[in-house]
Amino acid sequence: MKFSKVPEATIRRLSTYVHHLEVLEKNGEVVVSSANLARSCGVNAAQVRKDLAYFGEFGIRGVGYYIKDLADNIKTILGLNREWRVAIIGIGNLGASLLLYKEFFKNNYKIVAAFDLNPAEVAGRVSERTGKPVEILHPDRLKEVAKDRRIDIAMITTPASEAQKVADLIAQTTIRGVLNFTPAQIQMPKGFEVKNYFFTAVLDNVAYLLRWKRR
Amino acid sequence: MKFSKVPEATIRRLSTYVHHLEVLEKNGEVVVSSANLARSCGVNAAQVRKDLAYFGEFGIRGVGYYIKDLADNIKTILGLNREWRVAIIGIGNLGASLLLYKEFFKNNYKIVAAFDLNPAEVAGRVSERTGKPVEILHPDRLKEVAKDRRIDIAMITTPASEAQKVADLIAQTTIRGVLNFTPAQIQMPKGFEVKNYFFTAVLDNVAYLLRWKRR
DNA sequence: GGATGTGAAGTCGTTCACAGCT
DNA sequence: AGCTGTGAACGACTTCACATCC
Repeated sequence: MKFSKVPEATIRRLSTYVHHLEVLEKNGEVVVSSANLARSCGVNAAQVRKDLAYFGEFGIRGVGYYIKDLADNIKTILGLNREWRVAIIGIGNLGASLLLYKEFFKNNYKIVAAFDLNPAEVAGRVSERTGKPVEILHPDRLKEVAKDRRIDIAMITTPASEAQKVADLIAQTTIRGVLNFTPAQIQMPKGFEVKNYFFTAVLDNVAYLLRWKRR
Repeated sequence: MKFSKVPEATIRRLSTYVHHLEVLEKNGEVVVSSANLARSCGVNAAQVRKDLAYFGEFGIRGVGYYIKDLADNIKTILGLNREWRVAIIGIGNLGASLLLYKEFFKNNYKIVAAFDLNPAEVAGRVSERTGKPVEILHPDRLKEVAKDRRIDIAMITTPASEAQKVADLIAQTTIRGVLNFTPAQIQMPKGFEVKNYFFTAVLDNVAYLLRWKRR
């Protein structure tokens, strides 16, 4: 298979399709039409069909889509049928939250390492919250640990001012995916997949919309 | 002023321009060209100029943009020059993290209330972490408190299965902006500004890109 | 000279509308 | 009859290229 040019927006929507298909499945539904799935995901029905069409034909004309079947197919497309090994770098408030927030992760993501400049202090603080000992490593060990533990994706949750230093460290490892939670724009060599996820930008967007509401 | 049709992507970028302008200002820079700002934000220079052109003329030909001036202008456009009063609904791991993560908020966002179905238990758990007493309210009181404390924006950090119930409660209040951190698609009446911000969708996107990397 | 502001061109994504299956 | 799959129309956003102004 070779999916030449799939819009990024399509990929984002596929994630939400999976979530809603799982809800439908849990409710005992068996088939769903593009129109229904579209409604619950807040998109256009043609959009659903187009998104799926990038990857094959999963429906039955006159009927719809078998829910379990479609969910499995999308998971395979997205790579959610395999385990992804994740590291968290920077265990402040956000990093610690991600570290503890097991529910946040579907079972295909697994946190296999956590790094911070003050391993001992941070480990103490976190394990106080959990009651269990927690392993926090110094970023010096990133390269070695990334290899040993086969880390696929790093999540950067340091202060913005440290983000580029972390990115430089990551560039020297076998890690190839990065999710950057800081507002800093990080530079990485070709071949790395980097996504930014800075939540106040979205908050600013809400503020803007409220700001210019007529009334 | 009336900004008929500004792309949402433009608004998102304006947030990042502000961040980078503030970094430049802190470094003692005075003027910046669209080309330089664009580079540090990872976008095209024409894009920067187009984005700004939606709102006016802020630059000087042959020179560039005065950094402080431009930052102030963008903040005014986005509504970041006024205080926005925020509530967090659902104080689990993520909600608690947002509640405590003061640095996450620029000074124009202020958390003025936190809600959870188990106020007493949750308040105990959170204040254990901070050492200070923390007020957690039952969602029953949302309408009353929203009015008294003039809440502008609600952040939903409950489990996905509760999100619609929360949305229904919000619909009855004076709150008009919502940031939904759950994967559920919430339905709200006209006149509400809702943005979804579900982080595993972005993680899935990274996984997808890694999945289909040739090699 | 040099960088902005902007029409025009280009690219990308969404929606329509209907042919084609079941 | 109903719903998918898809070419074609449409619309939106981005990039180019250059006239304009400091």
